[in-house]
Amino acid sequence: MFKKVIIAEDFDSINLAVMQVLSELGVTEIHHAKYCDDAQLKIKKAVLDNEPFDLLISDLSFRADHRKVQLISGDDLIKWVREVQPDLKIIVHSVEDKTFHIKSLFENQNIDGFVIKGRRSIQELKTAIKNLFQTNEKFISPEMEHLLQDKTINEIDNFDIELIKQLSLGVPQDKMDIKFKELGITPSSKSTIEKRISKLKDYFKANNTVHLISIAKDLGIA
Amino acid sequence: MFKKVIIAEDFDSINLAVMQVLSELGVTEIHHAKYCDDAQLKIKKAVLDNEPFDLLISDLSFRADHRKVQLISGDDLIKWVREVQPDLKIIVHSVEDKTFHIKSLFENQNIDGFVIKGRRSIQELKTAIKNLFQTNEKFISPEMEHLLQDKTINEIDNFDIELIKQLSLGVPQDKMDIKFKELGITPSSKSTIEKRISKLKDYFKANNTVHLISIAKDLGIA
DNA sequence: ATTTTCATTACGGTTTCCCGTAAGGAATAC
DNA sequence: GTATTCCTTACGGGAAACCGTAATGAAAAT
Repeated sequence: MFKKVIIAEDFDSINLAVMQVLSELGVTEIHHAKYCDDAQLKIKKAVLDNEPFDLLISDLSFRADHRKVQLISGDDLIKWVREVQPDLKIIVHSVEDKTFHIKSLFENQNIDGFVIKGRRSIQELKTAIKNLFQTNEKFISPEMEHLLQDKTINEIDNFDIELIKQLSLGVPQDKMDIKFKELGITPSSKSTIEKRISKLKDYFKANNTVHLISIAKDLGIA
Repeated sequence: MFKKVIIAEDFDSINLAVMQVLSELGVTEIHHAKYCDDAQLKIKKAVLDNEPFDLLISDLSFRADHRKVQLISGDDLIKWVREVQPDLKIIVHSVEDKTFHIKSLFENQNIDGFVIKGRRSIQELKTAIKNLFQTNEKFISPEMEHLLQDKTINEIDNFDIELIKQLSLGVPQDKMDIKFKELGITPSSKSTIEKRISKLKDYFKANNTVHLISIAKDLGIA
């Protein structure tokens, strides 16, 4: 079994439960952090000490509070991990159910598992860890598996996402060309932007731009 | 201490932690349900058996799955409880941080406490339960307290909310008068609707309607 | 080298949205 | 009973968004 594991999770109750799972599986050295920054510190130190972690179990969203932090989300943490310790196994444990987001984690960050917080997460977590250790097999919660088949996500690219994001921040379509030039994004003509928005409206069956942004927000884009 | 307590919570890990808290506090009869419908059933039976629950600790959002359910959210459950057992003490335990929502629970459903899921929820839950039992005092997570001071919420009414909702569903401003007439909402003139939207944009410092809906979605209105 | 394809850009006409001004009407104040 | 206030409604000009068509240019195919 994995020897040295770290949990990044802000909810104390879930932290407790996950530690219990690890302990039952026979993990001997269990660390945990309630902030991504703390997890970062521990992972960094472990690497320097030549006693790196074998597995990271990380949440994605961390509630912001009084404390100033560098890494505000699990995504930030994972991205950083991939730079300093690319071979660290990572299982994401989150409530996140946005296809777009999960898919990107597997494809861009090469995570090793995704367990959705829910009615069976304890059991699923156990399975995920065991399978990963024994056969190096990636795990995804059964409930989520079918979502990855969804093709919607493949057909909208970073340009579209940036567009949606800027719209949702209040940049009017009319001024979007200027904004995009500022951001150094091409193409940036009014015409292209108009066409893309129109394409997105088709895609998401939105009646108008307001509707589009509402849908995009529900999907977790923006 | 409370004798008979029920937990409505879908995450198994949190369920576990809350049960542990109750047990430490000396609660003798602890029940739990992963679906609102199950909680409803148990509460109903307890009332009929003349052995009603003393306290309900309920989550707000329950993940939808294969199972068909009547009550889809904690809000539904609480609303129902207030009809059949108005004196049941209720502590809400949720990640919800939308002022609007929490405020409405205290004002309209007369809940007895709100503990936000977070880094200190176990401790807060203990305090909430103890205080409630000993002094009948309402509890709200310190982190959330200041939010209730926020006046924003008081100044937007049901008309505004319906307006935002319809906009986010894709009804164009121009056709909103027709929609409102259909829904039997007055006033309904184009002009008034225009003015209200404009007021809302002022209020939320939105550049345009798209921006407004984006903000409203973030606040959990709509 | 030429053609085809495709993405980008440009532009004009129409609709929708935005904003100020003002008229009508009901409730409250004087 | 008249005045004041506040909400609702109406309208008109200007801005933004929408939609179709077409020109431009670069990459790919032949």
